[in-house]
Amino acid sequence: MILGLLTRCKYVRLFKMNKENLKKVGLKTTLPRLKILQLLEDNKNNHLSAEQIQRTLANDNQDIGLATVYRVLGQFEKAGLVIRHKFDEESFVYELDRGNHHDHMICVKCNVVVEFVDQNIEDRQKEIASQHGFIITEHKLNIFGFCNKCK
Amino acid sequence: MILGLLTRCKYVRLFKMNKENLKKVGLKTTLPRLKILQLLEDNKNNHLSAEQIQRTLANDNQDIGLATVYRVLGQFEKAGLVIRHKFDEESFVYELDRGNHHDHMICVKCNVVVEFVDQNIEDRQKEIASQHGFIITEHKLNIFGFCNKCK
DNA sequence: GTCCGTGCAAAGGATTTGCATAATC
DNA sequence: GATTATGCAAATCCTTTGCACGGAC
Repeated sequence: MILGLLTRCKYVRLFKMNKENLKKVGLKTTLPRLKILQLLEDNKNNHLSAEQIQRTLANDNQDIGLATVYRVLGQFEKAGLVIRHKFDEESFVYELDRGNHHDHMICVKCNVVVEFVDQNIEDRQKEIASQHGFIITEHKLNIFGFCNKCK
Repeated sequence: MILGLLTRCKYVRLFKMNKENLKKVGLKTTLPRLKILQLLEDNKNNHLSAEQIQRTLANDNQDIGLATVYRVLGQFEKAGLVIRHKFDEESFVYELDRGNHHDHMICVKCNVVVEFVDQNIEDRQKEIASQHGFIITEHKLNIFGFCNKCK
């Protein structure tokens, strides 16, 4: 009961927040946008593809056209709400942009994603870049392997 | 004259080597394969896409179908002769596999690619992986930015 | 009521594949 | 001569786009 209440409270708050977030970036409050945003919040550890998002929402009785999913994700990316990655060579995956840069370690079997930051690695990259006269705009470090469960 | 002779010698040697390399991996010696292999040797610092390879060879009066370029590159990759990368989200680029692992720094303007290895970074990755119980199978570190000339 | 969002179907671009012809060994 | 390569066109996959309708403000 209490848990249910807390959970409900949490979602009411989340819903309001998301509504405001959308307004802030100039996007109208629509069900597809709210649902996709919420799904990304709930899946902090999974990086989802457009198709996964569509399927998941369909299972939750929210049928949203794939084109809409792509469009919404594109708008979110432009607005700085989400980040788009391409880990494998299949399709893009999306995660909420919480403003904290990090790199990724991906299980090649179950696709679980671990985020990490290592100041040492960050610093070495800057040194290497400056040695070659490069000005870094971005970097991507992806480690692939077998996670604890899959190895 | 002497230079011409040396150059010719170099190519004769290269040609023989490539012929043997192809035989070694069970591929027949054909002009498309030899030309593509040679082009990749000559472009040690550029990572070429299938289309660039086709265009370059066409300019050299070697018209090869794009499908063949893709097929040959695929066979080369399977045979361990080349490595395939996806730096931007446009198309794959290919480089000869010389067996020396390295990471890449790519100019976002002129697309020049600098290869580098940093033992420090390599070591930190292993530590991070083991902290999370991961067994690394592969990693990709790409640094993007402006090179010395383009900045 | 205006403007923006959605769904559907069609287009798009890079890569792959099927099939008949042509080359290698 | 048998087997493997090639070229062309068609197919494929994920993603984007055009257009008519419906919903937000």
